[in-house]
Amino acid sequence: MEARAKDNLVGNIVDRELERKEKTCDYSLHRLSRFLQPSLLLILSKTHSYGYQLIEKLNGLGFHKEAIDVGAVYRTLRKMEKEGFVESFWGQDKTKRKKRYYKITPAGKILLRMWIKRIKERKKAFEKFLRIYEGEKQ
Amino acid sequence: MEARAKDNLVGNIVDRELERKEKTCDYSLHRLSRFLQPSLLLILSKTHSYGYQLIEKLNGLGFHKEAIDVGAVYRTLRKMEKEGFVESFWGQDKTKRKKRYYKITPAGKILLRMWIKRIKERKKAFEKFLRIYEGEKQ
DNA sequence: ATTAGTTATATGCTTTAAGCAGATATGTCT
DNA sequence: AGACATATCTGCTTAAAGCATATAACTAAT
Repeated sequence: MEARAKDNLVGNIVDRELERKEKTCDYSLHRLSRFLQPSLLLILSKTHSYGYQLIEKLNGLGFHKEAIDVGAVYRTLRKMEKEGFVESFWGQDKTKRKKRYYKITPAGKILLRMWIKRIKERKKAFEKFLRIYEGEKQ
Repeated sequence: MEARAKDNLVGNIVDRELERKEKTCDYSLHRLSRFLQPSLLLILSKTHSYGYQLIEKLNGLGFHKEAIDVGAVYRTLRKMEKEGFVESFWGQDKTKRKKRYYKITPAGKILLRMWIKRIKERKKAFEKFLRIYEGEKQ
């Protein structure tokens, strides 16, 4: 139990160090690399949506609201449209102004299935990684 | 049961499509992005090792042997050395020629702990992602 | 009516990890 | 001598991310 308390203490020190490092931006570990495209596809596979709304919805998928690169969202959507994975159309919800809505295409659904395969693989790789790390600590 | 068989059929078609896409390289989903640095740190946290040997050991961490970018391994090691996360020294194992061995530093161990935190977060994000996807299929 | 704030979309520029190819050198095996 | 495996390293290109900023319309407060 003492070891546990000590471990938490070390953990806290590391946490502070982590925060400092990320603030000075010499190691941006907060990157959820190559996760934006599949996340947008997943949301769009449930319901069509527009850029700004998608940004809100990304919250539920591991993106910290304040850390989302708004430009990247729009760029990724446009790129996916160009490649035929999503389609866009102008729409309005009541009195509000026009919004560019996106919806997933059949090709987009296939791409999403590919991502699912990869994410399952990655998840397994992460689990192995964590198991090896924990194993090291006796 | 029929639905299951049909699902497998669709799965196979998608698999072939996935393979084709990855071969033509228009969508390189095989990237295990931002995983090389933590993987090298993890291996080095267990035992010191040299570049070529590390490439062998990466197999056990989700890297497909033939897909490993050898240059990237050496570059990442040099970069981490410059930043103080690993140290190198020239060594020999028996009659073989000299090898540049790397070992993890205390700073490297802290960095690894940071990665562990992030990987745990990512794992959770992946689990949520998969749950949402599966939920969609009723 | 003007100002400030929110919603909404988009572009420009820079950095970094990855991807791909190849150079170089030494040791082993036939 | 030639082929092959081991071992390290560099050059060039691309793609995603990161950061800043431009623009416009609608909304609410002063």
